[in-house]
Amino acid sequence: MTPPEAPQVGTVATPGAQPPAVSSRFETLRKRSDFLRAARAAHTATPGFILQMRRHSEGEVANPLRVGFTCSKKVGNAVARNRAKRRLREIARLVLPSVATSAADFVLIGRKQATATLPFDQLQSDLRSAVHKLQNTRR
RNA sequence: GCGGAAGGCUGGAUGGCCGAUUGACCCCCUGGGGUUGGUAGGAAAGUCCGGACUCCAAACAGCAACGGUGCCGGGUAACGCCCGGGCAGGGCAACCUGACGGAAAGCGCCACAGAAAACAAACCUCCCCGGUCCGCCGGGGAAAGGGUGAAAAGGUGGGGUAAGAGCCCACCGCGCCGCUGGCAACAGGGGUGGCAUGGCAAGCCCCACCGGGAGCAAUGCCAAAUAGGGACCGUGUGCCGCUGGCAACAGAGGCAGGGAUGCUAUUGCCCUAGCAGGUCCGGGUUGGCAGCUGUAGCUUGUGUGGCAACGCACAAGUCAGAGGAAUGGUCAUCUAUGGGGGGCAACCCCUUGGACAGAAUCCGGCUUACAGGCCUUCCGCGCGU
Repeated sequence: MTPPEAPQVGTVATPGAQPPAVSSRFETLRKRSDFLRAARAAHTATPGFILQMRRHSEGEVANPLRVGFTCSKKVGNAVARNRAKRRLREIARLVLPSVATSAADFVLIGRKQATATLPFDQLQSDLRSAVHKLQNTRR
């Protein structure tokens, strides 16, 4: 009952061409190639998740903020994967639009146990600091 | 009250804030916004059976091969499922369990032990006769007893005998033939045979019945871009009445209109080549739409037939449809459970913290997982009356 492939990813927003300043929506990564490119870019780890960020090249995509989620089978069974994915999706929705300053793809990767059990406040602050860290790093 | 058997239900609740997806309606209209309604499970799981549906093949047939099923009757769209019954085994009982057709069609196997494991045979033994150096030896009869084994060629008792033996008899078992009850599996009882038929078919096999293959990543359609491949066609419309036919339609005829490309060939006809056109087929890429959720329906209620599974009738409701995959995140209060403390008790306080598990085309089953709670019926024992 595993949907398509090993990397399990959820989607949050509907694809749209809304201006980023007024819309809290963001596009979801759907293509495997986007995930592979993000995996080669800068990344940082926190207790609850791993964050990858890849800045867009000029005019690459219309939407400046795109997010993907990965919860592989290492996270657990289908119930555990879904729960981890939902919490990641929620912190991304709450945090990313306010802290992401440049056009980039973000990929959040769930971790076994921790993603589903850590306090929600801690996950949000961890994401905030992780984004700052990656954005201040010269790549 | 204790112990047990069978069946069923449930599987956290409420609220605040912030979301996702989808149906309907409205508004601006590539696309979005608003209002309102819906939004996981009993197993959604394993993917083990049975179907619906789609495509492929083809006479949807038969045969062969292969696979499956296997007491009887019923239920069902169907099943390897369910219900009822029979038989066998287990349990004091409620009840549970069952690959439960065929071993006088054939082949094969039956370890170890044992003399012998399937044309029976004779280790110890029993009996008779003869011999004897009294230890036993030779010839013959027997298969009861001992011993081995999962199993030793009917069992028990009596008669009989040298000792024995279905050799004879009674009962039991078994085979065969009637009878009675039952739709049947089967059961009961009668007669008869002196006993012939060891077990294994989750060994081959035989018999009966069932099965064409692949699967929603099926399949159909649209758009864009790419490629420009193969095959075929290339005069033919309308009206009118006639004939045949139930009809669709077919046949011959009449009238009217239109058309019969270009080149080569002297012309006509035929053939060939090229161009425009039409039809069909084929390869692969991306995105989208359909399939997609409402029916062999399902759920609830009532009535009715049936022991039951289930059927029939009526009424009401309609209950997830995603697509890197929505059905949620978070906080608070309550609550189930476990632990600790206080109190005679009801109870109170602190703490812990929620079983198995997440739809992917849809149904019917089976199997497996599951914290805790609740209900019904039945059995045994104990106590009271």
